[in-house]
Amino acid sequence: MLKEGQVEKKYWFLESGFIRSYVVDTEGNDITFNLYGSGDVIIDYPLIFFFAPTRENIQALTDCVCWEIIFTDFQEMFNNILNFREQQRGLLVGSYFALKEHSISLIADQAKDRYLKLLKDKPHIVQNISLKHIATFLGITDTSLSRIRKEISG
Amino acid sequence: MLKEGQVEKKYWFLESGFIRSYVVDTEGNDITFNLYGSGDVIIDYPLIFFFAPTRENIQALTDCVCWEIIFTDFQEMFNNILNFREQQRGLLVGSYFALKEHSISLIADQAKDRYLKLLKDKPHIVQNISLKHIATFLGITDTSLSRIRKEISG
DNA sequence: TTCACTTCTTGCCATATGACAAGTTTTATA
DNA sequence: TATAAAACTTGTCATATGGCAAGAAGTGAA
Repeated sequence: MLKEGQVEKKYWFLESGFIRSYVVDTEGNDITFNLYGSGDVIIDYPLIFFFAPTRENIQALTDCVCWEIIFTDFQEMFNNILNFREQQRGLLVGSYFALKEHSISLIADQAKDRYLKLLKDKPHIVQNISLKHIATFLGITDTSLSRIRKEISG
Repeated sequence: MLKEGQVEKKYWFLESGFIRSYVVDTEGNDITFNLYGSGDVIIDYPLIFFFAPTRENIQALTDCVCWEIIFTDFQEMFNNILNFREQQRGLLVGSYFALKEHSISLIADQAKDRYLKLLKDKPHIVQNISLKHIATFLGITDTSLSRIRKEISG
């Protein structure tokens, strides 16, 4: 069980609670890179598949219940269990596509549309994570997100 | 040798010329996803590593000289040649990081800074590809890019 | 309950960028 | 060279979003 705050290891299945990953850019801005809710898998893909750590930060936003997979166990399962390997490959591909879609959305969509998309895809996350984290994930400020929410509801 | 226009296969080493990959979003916008110059490797990574095609479009922007690797050859080399495998893994990781950095830059940086960064990292590309493709890669319009260039030069 | 603290909202104004259209320059081709 | 097509620039105005600060609402602890 994780307590809210910083955590170190990086291979979990999240049973309950909320987690985010974030990066700090050269100007010191904290930017949420991904948001996770129950049922999600949190893996540093480049590290686990290609032994190249990303220096992405992981933070538990609430108390969480999650299952940790030790790296050596992961490798053994990956090498020996076909279904596990295929599942993990699928997750990695899904993760890559999500990053790509998000990147395109940052270019082509209005912030309002990105918010609506997130609301549709991950409503439980939007309802349980503070606006400032959602805002940086969407590429806007919390002020703007607050206005977008007002516009949608009103 | 490729002629300008659409091309089909997706595993090349680009010796000379310029290539871009692009996607068309739901509203029909053509968005440049990546830009390639001589020395670059153009691979549909998810496809070649995970058998999941991306439907990313590849377009030669000039006449190109490039070396095509057939999928089965790639697999054989990947499985049997350690150095090749390590090199390809490195390229994939680099590609993932670049996508990530670009995504962060879209959130945290001004368009002008993104342009300056691209100019620094890939000057030969900026000088040889039309502004409209560079603009969509940077997440702005060609009009805005033109103004940014004027501001920098003047 | 009360107090402090964080989160969220709102107002005001500034600014980056977009939309559109008209020119200008460059490039390709006959 | 002549001509058309594409690429690039520029003007005018609109709009999305940011910056900052004040206030309101929610949350947790003594």
